[in-house]
Amino acid sequence: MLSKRTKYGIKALAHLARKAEREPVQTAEIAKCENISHKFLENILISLRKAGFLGSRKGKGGGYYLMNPPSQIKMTDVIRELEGPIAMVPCVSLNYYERCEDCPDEAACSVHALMIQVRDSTLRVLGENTLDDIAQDKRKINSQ
Amino acid sequence: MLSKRTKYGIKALAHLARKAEREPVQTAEIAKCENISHKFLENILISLRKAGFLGSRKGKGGGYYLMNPPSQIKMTDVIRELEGPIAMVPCVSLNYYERCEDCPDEAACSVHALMIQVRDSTLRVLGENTLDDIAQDKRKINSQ
DNA sequence: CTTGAAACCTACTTAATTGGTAGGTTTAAT
DNA sequence: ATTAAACCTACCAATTAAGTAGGTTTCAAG
Repeated sequence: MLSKRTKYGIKALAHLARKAEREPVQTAEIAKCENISHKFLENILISLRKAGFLGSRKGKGGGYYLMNPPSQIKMTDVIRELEGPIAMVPCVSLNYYERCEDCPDEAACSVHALMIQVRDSTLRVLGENTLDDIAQDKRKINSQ
Repeated sequence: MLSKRTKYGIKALAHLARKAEREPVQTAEIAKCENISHKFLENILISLRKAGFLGSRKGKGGGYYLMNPPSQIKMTDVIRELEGPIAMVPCVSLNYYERCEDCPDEAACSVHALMIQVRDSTLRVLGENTLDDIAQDKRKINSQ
């Protein structure tokens, strides 16, 4: 399960991606539009800034802005930063690998092989999608 | 992340699948071979019995056995029973759907569309794999 | 018909994580 | 100087995960 933290973080990034101008956007605006607790969102955006996804400006008229074009931001990177490992089991994680104490032989583990397949298929989806892809509202709002 | 409960449950099922004979196997044996806490495993196997995956015999010589051939047990079913939803977000779950309170319009949600793709690719992998597939040790142990 | 081995059941515990909130400080534009 | 914003530290309540404890019931074998 995705944490709310991750979900909110993605929504906030998508919100910023939808703004053509690279003017800073206030957390208050994002929080209101996306129905996120203001304080909780602040905390998330600070992480995203520290991770290099966002820049910020303090003081009046300040806010957050994307450091890179949305088409260059892969969802794998975003999710790894916000949520941690993408793999469902640490012993198949590429970026957060950890051995299972209960497992004497990974190569012989029934769970291991299955979870590698799951990981790879998930990585493919998340690697193919950029922030630009998901920020677009695919529905034709004005034509319905 | 898969819970240990789910991981242990799968390992136990795989252990049973590897036994050609349909004789009951004791939790003590499974716990020892798979390095799982005996009491914790008992609790997991009771769930799997109640869910219809396992049968049991009480008393001396008792134990657990598979109710169906391993090739007919899909990993989607096993994981849904042990772990719950496969989707990363309740609003894209087929079997455990729940609306997000923060989201006024699912169809317009940036997270929603992405998570449908992830769900579908995961379902494909888990639906293609049966207990029989994962129970096999693919490595050629005797030939190395 | 007693003994032992097994499943089965109920309740508890301990630690970590999640999803926040509270209350401030610092920075910068006007 | 005022005000609006980011930023920081600390706390908190509820939930979940991963067990443990201590039994009861059932069944086979001697």
